[in-house]
Amino acid sequence: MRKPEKKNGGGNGKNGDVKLRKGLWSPEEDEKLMRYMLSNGQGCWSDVARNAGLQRCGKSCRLRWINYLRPDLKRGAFSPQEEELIIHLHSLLGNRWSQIAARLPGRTDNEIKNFWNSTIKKRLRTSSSEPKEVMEAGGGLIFLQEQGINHSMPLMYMESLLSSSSSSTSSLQHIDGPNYQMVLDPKLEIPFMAQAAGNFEGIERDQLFVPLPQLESTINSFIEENAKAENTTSDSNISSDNVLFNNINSFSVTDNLNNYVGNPEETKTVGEWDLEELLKDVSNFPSFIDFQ
DNA sequence: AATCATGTCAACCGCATCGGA
DNA sequence: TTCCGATGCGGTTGACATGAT
Repeated sequence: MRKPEKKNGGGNGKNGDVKLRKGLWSPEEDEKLMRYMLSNGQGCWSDVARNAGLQRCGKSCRLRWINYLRPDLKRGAFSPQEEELIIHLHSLLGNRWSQIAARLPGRTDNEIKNFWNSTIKKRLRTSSSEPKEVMEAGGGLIFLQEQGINHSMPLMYMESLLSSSSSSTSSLQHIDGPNYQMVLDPKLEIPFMAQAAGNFEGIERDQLFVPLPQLESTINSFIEENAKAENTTSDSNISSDNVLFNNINSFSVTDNLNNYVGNPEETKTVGEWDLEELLKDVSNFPSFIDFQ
C-alpha cells in the first residue's frame, strides 16, 4: 500500500467525477488536512475531506488524523512501562485496542495493535518451548470457585489438566461435564480474563466461575507448589512453570474478582465489572512470561 | 552483491453501532 | 419502525525495511 499511484491512481476519473485517492498520504495532503483540522477542528469527516480540498474519503481522513497527524501523538518506541501496561491491559481487555489506547496517552489503537501483533506476540511465543497456541494465551488466568475459596491458575496449567480429564481439548470454548463447566476462548488467542470481562456480556458470573470438585486435589497441589515456588524464588534453576505459578500470588486482580465470584447471591452480569478498579494497580501484574 | 525471509506498520476493508430523518 | 449516512473498531493486507544467507 505504499505506492498508491499504482493501484488506484488518484486524480480524476475519466467521466469527470472525482475519484477518491487511496494509499499513502503525500506530504501535501498531510499539510492540507493538518491545516484544516487546526483551524476548524473536528467535524463531519466527509465535510473535512471536501472542505480541505482532499480527494479522500472521510474515513481515510479520520484515520490519518487519528493515527498520524494528531498533535498530541507520542512518537518513538514503547517504553518498558508502556509495554507492561499494554500486556496488563490486554490480559484484562483482550483485543480491545481502542480501550487499551485510551489508557495510554499519545498512543493509538493501531499503533498498539501493531506493537502487540509484532513485538509482544513474538516474545510470548519465543519465551517458551510451549506450543504456540498455549503461549499466546499465557497472559490469561483461569479462576476457579472451589467451595467458597477462589483460586487462580495459569491457562497453560489448566489445559494440561483438561487434557487428562477431557477428550475435547482442542475445542475449549465450552466444556461441559458432569462436574464442571467452562467457557474459554475458542482460538486461545484472548486471555480468559479478557473474555470474561466483556465477550460474554450477559452471561451470569456463576456460569463462568463454577465449582470444579473433581479437580480439588489438583488445585490443592497447585497451591502447595505455588507456595513452594515462592520460597525458592531466588533459586536460579527455577523452572519456567514455577516462575509462572510463583507470580500468581501477586496478582491483585484475583482479589478483586473474589469480591464478585465469591458471593453466589450476587448476580451481576459480566459487563458490569468495574474494570477501572481492576486496573488500579498495574505494578501487581504478574510477569508470567520471562522476557529475558 | 544478490536473493530470500521475516518484521514493521500505514492504510484499507468489512462490520457493528448510533443517531437523525 | 425502518432506512441511511457517519463513525468507530478490529482484522487484514501488502509495500517497504532489514537481517540472514
